[in-house]
Amino acid sequence: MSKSEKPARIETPQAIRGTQDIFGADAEAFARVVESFERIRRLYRFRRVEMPVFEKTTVFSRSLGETTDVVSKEMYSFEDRGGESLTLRPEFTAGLARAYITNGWQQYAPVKLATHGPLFRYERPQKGRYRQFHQIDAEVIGAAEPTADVELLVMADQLLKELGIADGVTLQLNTLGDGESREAWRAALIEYFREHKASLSEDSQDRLERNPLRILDSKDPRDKPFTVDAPKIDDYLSSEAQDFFAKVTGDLDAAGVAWVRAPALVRGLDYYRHTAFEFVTDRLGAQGTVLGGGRYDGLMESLGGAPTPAVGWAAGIERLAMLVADAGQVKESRLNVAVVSEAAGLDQSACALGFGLRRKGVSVDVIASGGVKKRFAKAVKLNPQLILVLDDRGLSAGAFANLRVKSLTSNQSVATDLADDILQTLEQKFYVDDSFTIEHGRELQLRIDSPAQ
RNA sequence: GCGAUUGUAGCUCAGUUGGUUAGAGCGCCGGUUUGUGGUACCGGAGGUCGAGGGUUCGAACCCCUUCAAUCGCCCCA
Repeated sequence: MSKSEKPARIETPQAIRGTQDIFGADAEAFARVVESFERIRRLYRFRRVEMPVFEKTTVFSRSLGETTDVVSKEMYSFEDRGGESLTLRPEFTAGLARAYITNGWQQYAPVKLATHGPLFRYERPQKGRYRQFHQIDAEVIGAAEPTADVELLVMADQLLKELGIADGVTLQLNTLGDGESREAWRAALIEYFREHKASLSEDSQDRLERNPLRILDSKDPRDKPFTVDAPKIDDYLSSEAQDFFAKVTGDLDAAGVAWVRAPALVRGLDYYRHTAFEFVTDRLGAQGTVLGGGRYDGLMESLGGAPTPAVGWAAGIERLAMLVADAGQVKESRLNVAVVSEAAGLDQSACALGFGLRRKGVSVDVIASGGVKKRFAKAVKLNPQLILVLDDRGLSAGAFANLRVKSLTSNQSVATDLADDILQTLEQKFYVDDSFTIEHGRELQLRIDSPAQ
């Protein structure tokens, strides 16, 4: 190739907008959220479900409502090679409901289900809002009693507390009433807002036809004066719906879960009834909802199933992980041992020592490449509890290597626990004459006579 | 889908009014020093200034388009 001819430039494909590559401490925070959820859902005896990432488009369009933003403009839908319209799941609940019907899970009812994984919505990305995002999800299907709502809420409360992020997060609670209450309230809201339509914001004028409940939580100052005097759900609740909500709030109080009534709290999706709730923080800007859900007694019928009461919630793992990271709750775990080879001929032995220690459950990084004199400094930067240095300086005849041990931890018991593992491993790998101990603040030298076979 | 801000080395950022071969710190690689070691010093690699087009004798800088991130709206977990 001549100098004037440049090789064709190979362009690196960009990551898809709204997707993330999560690494290091952020990935640890993410894993921490999932691990805590997995632990707690077992305590509450929720059964693990693995779900397909895509479904027939009708699973979502029928259950969420054709007019919702999620269905009308945010779904990743495509035709497969057979001409079927499929959609990457934008939420868990609809797919779980479909699975409940098609797999005959009625036989387990009431069944408590938990899952987590990626979801997809074509939205404008922002902090805490991605096109591929991840949720943990818990549902109780086939339980009509308010105790199911309460169990889910107490479980969510426990999760947030165990993640160490409950401070500054409040549980906002509302009821949408049963189907009849909800419809009556909705009709009253439309009638009320229609009288003031000209004074409402453009967004709310649009919402009036599509989703009038949403006007209630509008942030536009032009809407505020009217939302204050808008019809209240409490005036439209049937006595059954009132009793239901009273039982939920009473049981929450008994369980010691703090909540506030949020009469303007509504759900975006059509299938919700009765209890609606959000755990909200002011620490994530516009994406303040950290966990949300409610009761969806109408959903199963929209998918052709028998009427089936159900409640559930979902929480954004990224949002929880951000709060966990901000609270300084998660660090990558500290390295136990760094093994440093300070002679090229000992690199293999250093690796062998490392492998042996790892088989004993000790975390190890081996440094056996690069400039010999800079390896110790590299080891220090890894911040291990112990550094093991192998070198061959000043060896007497027949000797194989020197081993030096330096403790970087102030916790002596950690070091001595590790010493047992190290000694055992050394005895497997090398002939060692004297037993040794590791003492804090002191380095020990050990002569190794020859490698074991 | 709408509005605003930002985009320069692996990372964090300088870069004057448009003017030589685009810089620093950290990180990375190598060397010297130190020698029970984490220091200091020296050197090196690494950039089509997000991308494409335009204006100009000359563009990281001005204009247009586009991509992306961030903040808000919308929506939602």
